[in-house]
Amino acid sequence: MTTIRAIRGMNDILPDESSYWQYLESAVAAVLTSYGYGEIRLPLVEQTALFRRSIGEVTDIVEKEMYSFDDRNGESLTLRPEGTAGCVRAAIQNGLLGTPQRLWYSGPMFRYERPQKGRQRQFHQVGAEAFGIATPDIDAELILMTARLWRVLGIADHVQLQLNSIGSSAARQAYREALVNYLSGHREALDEDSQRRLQSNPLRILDSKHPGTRDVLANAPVLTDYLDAESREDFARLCELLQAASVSYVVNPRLVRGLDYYNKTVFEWVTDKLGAQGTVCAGGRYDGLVAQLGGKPCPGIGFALGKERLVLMLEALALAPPAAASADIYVVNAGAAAETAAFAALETVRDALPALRIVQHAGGGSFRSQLKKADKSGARWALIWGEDEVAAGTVTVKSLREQGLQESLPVADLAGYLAHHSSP
RNA sequence: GUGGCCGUAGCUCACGUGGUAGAGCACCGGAUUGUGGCUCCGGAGGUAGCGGGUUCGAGACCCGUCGGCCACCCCA
Repeated sequence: MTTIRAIRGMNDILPDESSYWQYLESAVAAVLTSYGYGEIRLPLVEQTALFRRSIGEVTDIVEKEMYSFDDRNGESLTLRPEGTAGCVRAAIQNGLLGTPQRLWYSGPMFRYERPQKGRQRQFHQVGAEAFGIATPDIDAELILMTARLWRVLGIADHVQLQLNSIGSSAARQAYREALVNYLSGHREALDEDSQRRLQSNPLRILDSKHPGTRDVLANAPVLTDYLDAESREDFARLCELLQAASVSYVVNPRLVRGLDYYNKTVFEWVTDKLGAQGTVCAGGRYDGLVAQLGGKPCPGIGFALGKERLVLMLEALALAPPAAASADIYVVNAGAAAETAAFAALETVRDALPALRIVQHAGGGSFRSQLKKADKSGARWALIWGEDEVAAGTVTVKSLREQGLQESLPVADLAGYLAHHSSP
């Protein structure tokens, strides 16, 4: 019989690792909440058309990476490959866009990709989106939030902010023509992938890794020179605001986005700690997306951060809190009568001290073997019930962290004793 | 979708050019008939990913397949 395995690229997160995730998630929630962002919980499954219309028909995500399937009624559905589209859909559908909105969400996304370091088929993002504000102050706010998060997590020294403006769609169109024009003249010097992208997605050639292609790009026209006046001004203002808040950044004129809906501000936080998948957080403005999805025109901007990648960084830098012991108290009980007495007494203790983590030994075994497990659990105290205790109506409390500390007391006094001794 | 490297005990890995499996850690028991950590003794656990081939003989060599990692692509 063949054993069933998890789907490739869809990983289990085991208890040892989940402490990092909880640490990350609580930090993220605290920072976003402190800026007034409200959590929105979205479905994992949406109509396929939502992603086709937002992400762009010719991106790899839509062309070959979506988990799409027909529902029982024949409608084509897709496991969400990213969060913005669903968030925009929900904001429109629920009438949230009459006033500015600050929203965030967290959860799994799905793309059929070849797994590698920092890239899974089921991966997890936190996203934040701000709607209804066209001015660059909100751009700055979002970036400040992420910068604060890195400080809270302790990774600020290991990430770098890259910034660019990709302008209005008209400006981008003009630039695109100029770029294609220039690159076509050096076609033979480009790598195979970039030659193909000359047709499909010329702007993506800008972040090609091929040395030959990068040489050609050195003299290519620069997007900045094609920007419309408003994009130029907004970008300058954003830079001012970031400087005022002491957030350092690097303007990268070749920074572009993979998804079609972006315009004006785009940004990316990158690290050299993760190998090839060095982008830890990325986002930008998408002023046309709401209208594109059928809502009344409404500007928007947002970012997404990759939780796996941040967890990898926390692990690499040993930054998460030390793994906590799994128990405060481990209960040793030998024999049926002792087991009965322990069950009865412990429920009373749990009522009185709900925060106490009490692990009751299960499965039998000698006192010796049970004490071994008590020690391994990391608990500070062992409670011991055996024939002697049952006969006397007592329980033995033994310190596992201090030499020779052990005493017996009436079961009725147990909760009070623990309340007194187990507080930190 | 493409490429490189790799699949031996629960984990990390040994097993010079083929002679039919081993260590450390973890686990279980004992030394201590009701007391953990240290130490010592013992034990259990593997159809060497799977299938085929070469060979007297394959964990080792060859082919296929599945899986993993990393990179390309793409992207958070």
